[in-house]
Amino acid sequence: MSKKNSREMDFSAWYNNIVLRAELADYAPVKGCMIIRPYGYGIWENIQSILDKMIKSVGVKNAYFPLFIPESFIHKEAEHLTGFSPELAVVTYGGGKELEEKLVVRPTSETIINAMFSKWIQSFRDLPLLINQWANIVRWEMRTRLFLRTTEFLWQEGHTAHADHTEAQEMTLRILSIYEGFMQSVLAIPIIYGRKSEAQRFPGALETYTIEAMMGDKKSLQAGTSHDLGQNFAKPFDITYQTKENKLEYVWQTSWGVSTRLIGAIVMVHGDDIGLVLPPMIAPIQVVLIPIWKGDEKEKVLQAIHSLEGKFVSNGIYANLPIRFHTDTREEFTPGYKFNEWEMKGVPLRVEIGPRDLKNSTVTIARRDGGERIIVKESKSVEVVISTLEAIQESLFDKAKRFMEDNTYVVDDWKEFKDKKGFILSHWCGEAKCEEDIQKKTNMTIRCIPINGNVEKGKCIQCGKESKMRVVFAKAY
RNA sequence: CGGGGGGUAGCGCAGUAGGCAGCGCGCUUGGUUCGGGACCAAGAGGUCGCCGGUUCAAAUCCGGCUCCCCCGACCA
Repeated sequence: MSKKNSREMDFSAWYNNIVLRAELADYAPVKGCMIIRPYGYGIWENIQSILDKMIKSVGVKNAYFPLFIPESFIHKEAEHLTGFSPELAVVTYGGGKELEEKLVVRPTSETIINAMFSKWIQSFRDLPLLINQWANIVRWEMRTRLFLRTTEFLWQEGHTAHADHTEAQEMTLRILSIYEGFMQSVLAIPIIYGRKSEAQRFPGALETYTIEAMMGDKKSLQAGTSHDLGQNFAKPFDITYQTKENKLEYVWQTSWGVSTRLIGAIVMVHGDDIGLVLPPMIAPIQVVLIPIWKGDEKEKVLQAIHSLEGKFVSNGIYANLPIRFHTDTREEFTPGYKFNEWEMKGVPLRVEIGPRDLKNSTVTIARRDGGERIIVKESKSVEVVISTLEAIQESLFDKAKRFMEDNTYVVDDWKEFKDKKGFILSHWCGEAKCEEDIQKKTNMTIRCIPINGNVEKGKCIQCGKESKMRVVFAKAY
């Protein structure tokens, strides 16, 4: 990778370069849109399969709702309408005729799902109703970036309805903690979580909770949100149920989601100047096998490779799944070329087998993170591969966590506040005006307000008025 | 929408006193190589973003348009 595109020199160019070169994605012919290529989509499929199980584990079921939403649905909730209006794509023609009612391409599905909830929910016995869908959505953004913000993107959106507010609030937080667990144990990305300020709240929500992760350039990325919708949608969509006591009540709702943006986060948190670094749990290829031979050694080497493949198939279980390995038998490239290519693509482990290994009954194992290379007995190879994958997963998280902690500061002085990069813990009086002024002056926003924030008296970093707790400020994507 | 950069072979780029469209990588064929991005030989590949103007002659000069990328505001 050329120097001008190094992580240090130009983070943004570095990021784009990796996404394109590792073949995660490509620019689409349509402005602001992207093609997710097989390698990038493979990461998404792994995210989906793991997160989907986690979501289902709390009783949520998958369903699918239409891409098109009648325009009138969007108009039913006032804040939702004003929040999303500027970024809607609207279909006005269909089948060659102007439509009687315009159709909005979903920017999120609260409205159309709630229209159905209203029909499906009659009794307290129908509650809670817990639905998730994996879908694509469209938001007409001014400025786009591969994976981080595109006109169309993929996500999961959960929508639930409950009999009372407490239960809905619990659901909101339960999902938040699922997201936290997923980020940390699967993507190896440490996060902080908390409430959003009113200004950053989801349009139509009572409360928005967020998980925020620190990227390699110390900016924050909102990695997922979970909303307590209260009865804000239940009322306009008339979602009522009969209680045991035969009274009619509105339901209490939540919605929550994470998107393909997470792939961008993986790149920006773990990647380096060599290229992508993938946490083993979501890597489409966890181990790449590279045969090395000269002249007539080919056959013997391939034999050894096949025998190793057999061992992976029969004994190679990592994270409760068969190890995903790939053997690179291309003859048109030298081993050195292959080493570089697979490192750029972020494959966690490389196993080399060459004449030297054959002679000693060994294999050579190289780690993508840190580049350490060890020689192990062939008989131990599968078990070492498994334990090394585990070690890499853990080490990536530790490294990212250290980075986040090293760039988190408690700040009470304006000059320091203005100059520091990272997560800044400072006092805020709670006024939207101060939040706005701070953003104008420093480009930083309130990323989150700690949920059980330690009550600590202090003075607002902007206006100096009394403050009850510190909040997290940062520049954000 | 404001500011900056760009559109020439698949990719990355060079190419102004206007005068036959180039380089590196990649690609095809054959051969030799193969433990950190191999080498030799022979090939294929371009309406120079679009429209118009100036000129004997335009990638190059002039006018207009368009698309893309980056930085900001909006936002996941």
